Amino acid sequence: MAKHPSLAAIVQRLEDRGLRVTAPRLAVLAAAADAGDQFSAEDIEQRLPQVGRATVFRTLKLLLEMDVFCRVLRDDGSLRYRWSRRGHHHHLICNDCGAIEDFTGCDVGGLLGELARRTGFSVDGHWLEVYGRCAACAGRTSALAPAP
Amino acid sequence: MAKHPSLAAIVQRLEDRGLRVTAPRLAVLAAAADAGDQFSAEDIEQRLPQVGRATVFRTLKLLLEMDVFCRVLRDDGSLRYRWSRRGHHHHLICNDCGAIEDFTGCDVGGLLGELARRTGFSVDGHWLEVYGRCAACAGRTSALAPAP
DNA sequence: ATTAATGCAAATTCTTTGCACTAAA
DNA sequence: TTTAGTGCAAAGAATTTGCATTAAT
Repeated sequence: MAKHPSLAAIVQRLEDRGLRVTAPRLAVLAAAADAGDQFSAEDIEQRLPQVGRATVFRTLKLLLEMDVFCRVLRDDGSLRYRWSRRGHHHHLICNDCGAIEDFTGCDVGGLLGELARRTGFSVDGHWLEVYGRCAACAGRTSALAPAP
Repeated sequence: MAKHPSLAAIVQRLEDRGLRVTAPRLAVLAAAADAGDQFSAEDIEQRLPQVGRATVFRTLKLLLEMDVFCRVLRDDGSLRYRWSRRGHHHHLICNDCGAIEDFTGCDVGGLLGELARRTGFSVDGHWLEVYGRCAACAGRTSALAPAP
């Protein structure tokens, strides 16, 4: 699976919405592609001194609404941006190195049904982030840590 | 179940930590009790003009660390405070009226085990928020909405 | 040509910091 | 007393807004 969708596909979606394909928008997409796995508004801003701060924020918000990006909630409560795999998915976040793995095999359905039944809530959606340490980090730490 | 723990219990926990039981701390607790189900730092601030802004933030952070409060992530990405039922739990949030219901019967265990096996992540924790409409709001809207 | 989109700078909002002062133990 | 805790005001961050200008169609 590609790390993020083709530019052409995103351009198409902009046009479908009647939005213009402008230089700053393309620049933000390029900067995001370059910024690595996850990024903050500031990461984009710094890569694009030629683009105004307001435009960066406006564009990020737009691309978020278009589900080109999604948001990741980190353990410390801060939110970052990330290319979205689109549709319902969740993140498995390494608290050590920051690596993120997506997953879709989200088996919360049963739980949600049960909840709905018990509480009378009509459940629309949910947000699930999972934290831990990726294989590499888990291995590294346990190898180095002296016995207590 | 009480909506929030007794003041005495919280005072005890402050003392156990070697922290002082000060007037502003008691005031923040009282304001939080008064503020309704969930609240922002600003809600507390406004109720306590006599208490400095910095103290409000410092106290909220302290009570968060003590697990007297927890944080709720709303659908729009904003975070609010709430009395914590302590220990592992999740929130079922009404996007209409803002009502929140706690739940603990968190059946994500199986999913997490499966994830760990598949990805090699060592899973430490997770954050799950569920969004929807509470019984009252769901009923109200469907009754009022005209057929499309 | 039209008007959506931009850049800038100022304004907001939210939170933290430095430091002299206050009050809890 | 002692020093943790406070209030204030100022500093910082992160984001938004108003508006004249620019550029995509």
